[in-house]
Amino acid sequence: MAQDKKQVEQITDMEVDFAQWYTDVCKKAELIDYSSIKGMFIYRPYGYAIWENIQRMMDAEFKKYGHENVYLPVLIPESLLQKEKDHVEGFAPECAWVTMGGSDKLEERYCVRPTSETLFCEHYKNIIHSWRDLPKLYNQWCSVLRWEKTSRPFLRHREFLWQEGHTMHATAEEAREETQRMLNVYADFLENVLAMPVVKGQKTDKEKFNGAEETYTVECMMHDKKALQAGTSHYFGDGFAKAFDITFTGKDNQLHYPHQTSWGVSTRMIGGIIMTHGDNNGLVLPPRIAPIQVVIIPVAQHKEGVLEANRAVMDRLVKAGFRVKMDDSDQSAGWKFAEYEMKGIPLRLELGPKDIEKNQCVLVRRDSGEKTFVSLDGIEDTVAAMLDSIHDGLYAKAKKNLEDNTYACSSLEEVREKMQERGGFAKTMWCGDEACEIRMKEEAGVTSRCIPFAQEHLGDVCPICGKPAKHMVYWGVAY
RNA sequence: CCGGGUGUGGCGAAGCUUGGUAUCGCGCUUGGUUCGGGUCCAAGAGGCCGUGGGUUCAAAUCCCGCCACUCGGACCA
Repeated sequence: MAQDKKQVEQITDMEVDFAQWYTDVCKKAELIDYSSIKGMFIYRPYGYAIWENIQRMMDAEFKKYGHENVYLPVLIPESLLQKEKDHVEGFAPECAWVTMGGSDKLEERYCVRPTSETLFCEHYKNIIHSWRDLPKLYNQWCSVLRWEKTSRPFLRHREFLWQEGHTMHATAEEAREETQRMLNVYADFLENVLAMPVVKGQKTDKEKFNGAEETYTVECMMHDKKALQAGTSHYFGDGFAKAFDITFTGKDNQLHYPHQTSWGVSTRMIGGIIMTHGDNNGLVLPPRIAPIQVVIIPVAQHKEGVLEANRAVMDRLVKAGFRVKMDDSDQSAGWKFAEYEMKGIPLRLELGPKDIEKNQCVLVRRDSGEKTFVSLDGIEDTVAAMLDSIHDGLYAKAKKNLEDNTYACSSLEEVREKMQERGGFAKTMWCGDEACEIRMKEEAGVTSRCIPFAQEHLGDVCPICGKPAKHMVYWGVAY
């Protein structure tokens, strides 16, 4: 049963202005606040709690595969950053520099890390000597700085939180395996925890990471049909190892260069959650990541026994492992309903005097607004089943959005027309030539999102230049 | 970075054209009332008008610079 009435007036309808809707949700759901510096945001407790859950769950996943957490400095000397040519070229325009130490000018300026490949390489040079030292599977949770010209909450910050995995392997095969393994970790997390369906694939040379040989990506489609790169995984080959002179002695007693990977996800994923699942009443959080999974609203809480009964239900749910909040503040029930809908809490449990008599409570789903009366007997199982059902529903809805808005095109004109008309992902064949990619951008306004692993044969030639096609590519407008 | 818009108690706005004591609604505090979809009543607190300079007897209001937000564009690992 869909709600036929808009419950929260402070939030602009997404159909009216999606960008404004997004900003309203970030602010009104108390995820984020602006600071006095452009592009630097305050993660408020509710927003940060989402990140903490992402960290906790992903970190456990990383460790399953033997990764260890480390922490490296926040500053990178300019000379170190410049060791790999492509890398520095890519990042130089966005670096912030430290030039003073106290009141003294520094002899060499330091970059506030935009990413830490160079620092990891410097360290790896010191600690990798033998094949016995490999692989090195390090990960770092930290913030990085990129001096962006435009910024938006979660999607593009000048300072943002992320994790960066940096690994070194004895062979190219091993490193390539790692690249795929971590891409899959991301894809599984996005789909199974955040209920965000992904398109897995490889970036074109034009879109790949500076200094990488291969860049892989998980692309998601937002509610407005724009693309969001939710995670990325790079294979570096031995390029950095050569630039930084990292070598190890192999079993064959010969010197070798190790093969490297890096992979990362950031707080941008939170923006993805908002834009994938949110609606005109505000945030909708997937149950497995929600800081509060069930909010309990006592009804007529001044009446004898009501609060006690509510507390008893809360205790049972907490004991069963759910993240639960009971709101016994003196706001009216209606106010509370609206408040927790805006904050995207997956399930609301109402318990009033009439329910207590009947040994029941009311459960209301955030995704559909559906209201059901359920027995308090076995409430733990009922809640668990409903949270799973909400997850599945959110995933199915997002999957439908992705599938309904992904379509094959056989000419550049068709891409341009359909993109203007309906957005989404256009898939076409492609010759592999960067010139065609540039034409697509100039004439159809889209960039290549990825060369998906799930290839389809849509034709024999590149629709842009007519030369033989090498791959099928997804095109779209990206955040 | 280029072009358009915006900036007034916590939030949303009026006031600016035509300079002259700072307005309204929501929220907040206190007391009462109500409680199954943003209850109602009463009293109260809260504002260097984004910021720096200029014009003027006098600036929220006029002029210039800067900062931030926002919408396009460019850029974006």
